[in-house]
Amino acid sequence: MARKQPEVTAQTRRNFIDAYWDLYSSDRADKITVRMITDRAGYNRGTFYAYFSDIDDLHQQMEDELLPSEENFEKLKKATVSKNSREIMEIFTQMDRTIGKKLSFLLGPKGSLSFQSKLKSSLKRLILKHLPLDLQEKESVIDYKTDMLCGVFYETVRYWYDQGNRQFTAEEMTTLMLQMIFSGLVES
Amino acid sequence: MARKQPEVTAQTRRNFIDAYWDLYSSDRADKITVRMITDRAGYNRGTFYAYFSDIDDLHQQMEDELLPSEENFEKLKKATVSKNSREIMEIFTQMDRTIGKKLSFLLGPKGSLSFQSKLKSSLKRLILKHLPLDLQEKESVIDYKTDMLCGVFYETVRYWYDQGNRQFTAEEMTTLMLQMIFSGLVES
DNA sequence: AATTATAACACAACATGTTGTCGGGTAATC
DNA sequence: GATTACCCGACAACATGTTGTGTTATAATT
Repeated sequence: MARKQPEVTAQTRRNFIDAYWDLYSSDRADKITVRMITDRAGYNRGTFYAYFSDIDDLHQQMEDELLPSEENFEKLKKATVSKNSREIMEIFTQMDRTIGKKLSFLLGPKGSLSFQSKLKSSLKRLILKHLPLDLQEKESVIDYKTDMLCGVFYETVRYWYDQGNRQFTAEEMTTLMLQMIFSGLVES
Repeated sequence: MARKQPEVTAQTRRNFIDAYWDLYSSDRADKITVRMITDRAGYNRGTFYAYFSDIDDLHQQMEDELLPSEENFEKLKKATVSKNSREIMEIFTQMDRTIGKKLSFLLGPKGSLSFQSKLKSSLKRLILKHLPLDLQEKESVIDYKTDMLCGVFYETVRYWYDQGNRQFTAEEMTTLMLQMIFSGLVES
């Protein structure tokens, strides 16, 4: 769809995605039809195909909007290099305010596996580039450890959304995670 | 379907599940139709509904077959309590031989989120029951640590299936994992 | 051993719903 | 006045879940 009225088309697209999200986060995802989406968004069914090739296309676009932007990545990198943990936390709390609800759902047991995979890849990329891992070790070991580091971080975020924010403050959560990363889980 | 010829019905059921698996692990999962399954399995479409209520029903049954049985759980518990790490490893290598290929796929990025959730819950249940965690700590902390322990273990298995078995032996993998659990990921 | 009964499955047809596409229409915007 | 955004209605193709009616092989009864 060529767009000479960008604001209109952008809003329509948004309406479709929002309508889809409503259904996605309540109903069973695999039972959603194009008609359900267009009915809810208030458009004709045919209009849908002017914006998306099919439901999966819409879904992927929705997910991509929620992945950390390059901009956020850059911020996070800077904060990490300068070891400014308060700034790191701020980035996350801001992300939490804006897309926290959606993240919480997508990371949960009814969420999206493709999103979780994409997010993990992003995390691993960030960690490999900017975190100081011991370069004395074999490359394969570093790769594994990066994966685990990423996994712990990822699981912590997931835990946080699943139940943590009722148990811990963000600070406590972060402290626990770092302790785990540096000293291990179990007393040896 | 009442069954007076158990071997026949069991085999038919198996044929359906196997046919579904073939499609599931190659095509895009959400595009599989009942006709595709029955064609591949060599039965009439109507027969499918004598065995399963719909495709999702079949899928869940397939997943449940792959979850660790209570029997395996019991073995694992005993081996864990007696700290017999060779026995633990044996249980896993046997599981690997029998259902490793399927596990590998289900845990991967194109796999099944519901299966991954179920598996994690099983793991957490096992860990909470039988692993000696420091009981001095607050309950909330124990819960978090259990989740992370489970996460690390889970991610290790996943890593193993994703690329690890080309890099490490099962022994090396286990050693690395334990080291990570007891001493942390990064030198402090 | 001959008989019935029935389990397992095939086949065909059904109403209903979804998909993706198209050609034509209307109202607002450029 | 041209174009854009969208509506409307219709289409063929196909999927779904169900039902009625066969056929055949196996199991139970006599």
